[in-house]
Amino acid sequence: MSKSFINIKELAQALNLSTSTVSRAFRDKNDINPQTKQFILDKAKELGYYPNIYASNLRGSKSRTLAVIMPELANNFFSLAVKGIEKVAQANGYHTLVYVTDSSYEKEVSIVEDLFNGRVEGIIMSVSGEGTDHHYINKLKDSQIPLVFFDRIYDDIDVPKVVTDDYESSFKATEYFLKKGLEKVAFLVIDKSVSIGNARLQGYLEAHKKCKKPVDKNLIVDCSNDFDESYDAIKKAIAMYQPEALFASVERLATAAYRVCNDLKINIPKDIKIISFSNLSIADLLQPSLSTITQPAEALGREAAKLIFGVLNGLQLPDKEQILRSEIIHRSSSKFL
Amino acid sequence: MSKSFINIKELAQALNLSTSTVSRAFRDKNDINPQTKQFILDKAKELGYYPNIYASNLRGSKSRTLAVIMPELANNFFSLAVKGIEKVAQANGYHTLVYVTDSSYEKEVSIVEDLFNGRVEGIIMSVSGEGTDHHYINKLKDSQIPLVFFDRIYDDIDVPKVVTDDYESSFKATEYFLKKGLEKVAFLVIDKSVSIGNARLQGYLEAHKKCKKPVDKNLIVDCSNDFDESYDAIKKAIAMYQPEALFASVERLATAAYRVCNDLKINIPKDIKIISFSNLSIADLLQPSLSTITQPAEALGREAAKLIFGVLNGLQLPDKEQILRSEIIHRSSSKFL
DNA sequence: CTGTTAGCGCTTTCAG
DNA sequence: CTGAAAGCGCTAACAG
Repeated sequence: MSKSFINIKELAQALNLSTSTVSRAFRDKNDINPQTKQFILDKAKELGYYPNIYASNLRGSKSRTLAVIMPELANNFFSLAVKGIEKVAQANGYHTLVYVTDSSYEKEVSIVEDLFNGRVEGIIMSVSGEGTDHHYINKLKDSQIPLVFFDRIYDDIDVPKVVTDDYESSFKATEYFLKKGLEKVAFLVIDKSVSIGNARLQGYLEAHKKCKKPVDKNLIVDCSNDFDESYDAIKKAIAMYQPEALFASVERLATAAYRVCNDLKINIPKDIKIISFSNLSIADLLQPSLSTITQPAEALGREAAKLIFGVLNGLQLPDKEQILRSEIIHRSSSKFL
Repeated sequence: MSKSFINIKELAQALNLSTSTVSRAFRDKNDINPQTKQFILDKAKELGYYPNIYASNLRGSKSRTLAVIMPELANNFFSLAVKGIEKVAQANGYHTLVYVTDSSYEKEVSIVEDLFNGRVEGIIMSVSGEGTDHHYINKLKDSQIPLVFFDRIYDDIDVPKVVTDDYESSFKATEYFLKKGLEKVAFLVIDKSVSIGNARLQGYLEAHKKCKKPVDKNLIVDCSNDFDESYDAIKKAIAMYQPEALFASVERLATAAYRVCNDLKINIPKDIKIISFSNLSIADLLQPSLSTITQPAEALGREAAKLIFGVLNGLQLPDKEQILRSEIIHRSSSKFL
């Protein structure tokens, strides 16, 4: 097979010019005669010349590439976030690399370490939340590669963060039930130790404190990313403690709860009320329509990307969290009849 | 600011070795003393040395990077497909770049042209379907960069393709309604000219032919990616032609149809039946539960990635489409009472 | 405005 | 098994 593309030298030769002149034609400075430039560009097009990106990255150490690392991709929240990131990246002429950790600490570490080599100019990350040794991230910081957290963060790492008002939304959603007089509001959670799991739990607890209602630890239901496990945990909790409402800290726990209720012929919202953090665009079409706390996922992604570009452009960023507001929408599932 | 990472020369110096020896330590050949190798690796870790990827790509022209280009990302189908691709890529030590075209031909062209420079070793693409000049893709072929289409393809481009059995599923779904005696089955479509839109339409038409039922052109309803436009088109079609069933060629048209029916107090499935291509994991929780033709989206992504790796490993691929089967699941929305 | 030249950091013959 | 040296393709002083 022949070589696929010609290089700058061959193009220069074909034009009877030096490589530096040719090189200049591809940059936006006025250090080249416009006519020469056009001449070069035309010939380049004709011969199919494209500057080798690795050579120029090696020279200038600009890869125009961002990395997004996240626990999962195929869900409403993360796919929207990536959409937002990719859009901003593309608008800035940047490329977007995606990495899925499957919530595995080991994968997270190895992915991050694989980025120490200059492949990317910046990293946008939503953490797995597993593992407590965040040393590998500090190494990143040393390396001058800007890092931004979104949604799921490590509190002990001092980088720009974009999050939503998890605590407040959680507080409000819980308070809504308590103020209506419910005594047994269950909280469905996957990982209390992860930033968002914890923030949402705190909101739930604080609402109880404010409303002077005791918290029954049994009503804090530990679930997992596995559907069957979550299904069983919810089913058991309902059978044993008869909660009057379920507050799902992530979408998939709400849908698992719906299935439990369907199977147990429990009527939502008559017998049990449900509200959930969720980015489901068709929450209104569920039976019954699902009340949601909806995070501005795409905006979260956009803002995270903008923060990276801020750093890359040398702006001094405030090192505190940027907080976007979620929207609470009460539909049928949380109705009091 | 100091330089972030040391390079091979500095590491070699620190070790009192040559750069070539150091370089060898990072490759898997037995041309280096195992002890020396370990010695180097240890020191590298200590000093935080990571081989500069652009330098080695420049030398070896292997970027270990794949690109995925698709019309959108934030939906059930594409996020699953990307998940499948990224998983295979990661397993092979490859990186995954994502690009969203927003179904824009211009973006598609400019993204593809931006990949002629050796940034990626392979491209996996689901096309926008707009524009008829596919010259830019042929240039890609010339360039030795392997290309694989998935789901939405250009028929006139001769590359490996992974698709689902759109025609057959569409035929079956339509036939199901016709055999039950329905006369007016509407087909909701976004772009009849795109590969999948067309294949699905053909299945719909062919089913009519086989069942010896005439096709009413008015029942082929042109919708768009815009919710409001689709909503109006569906509403109008229902008002004017009273279809007995709606067959949505993509998920978002089914949910738009649900909303129309909700607003018009049309009962599904009593007054009108619905089936849709959809990767919604909670189709069973809708009101009423949605009958779906579900594509194996993640497998589609996985297979597309495997094809790329096949090409990269020098395998000779059959240049015809690989077809995966979709699953038709009848739930309440298509029930005959 | 254009050409010459010296590397960017790494890999790979080729000698030894 | 290790080192010396050339060069991947491009860019940016520097000189003219």
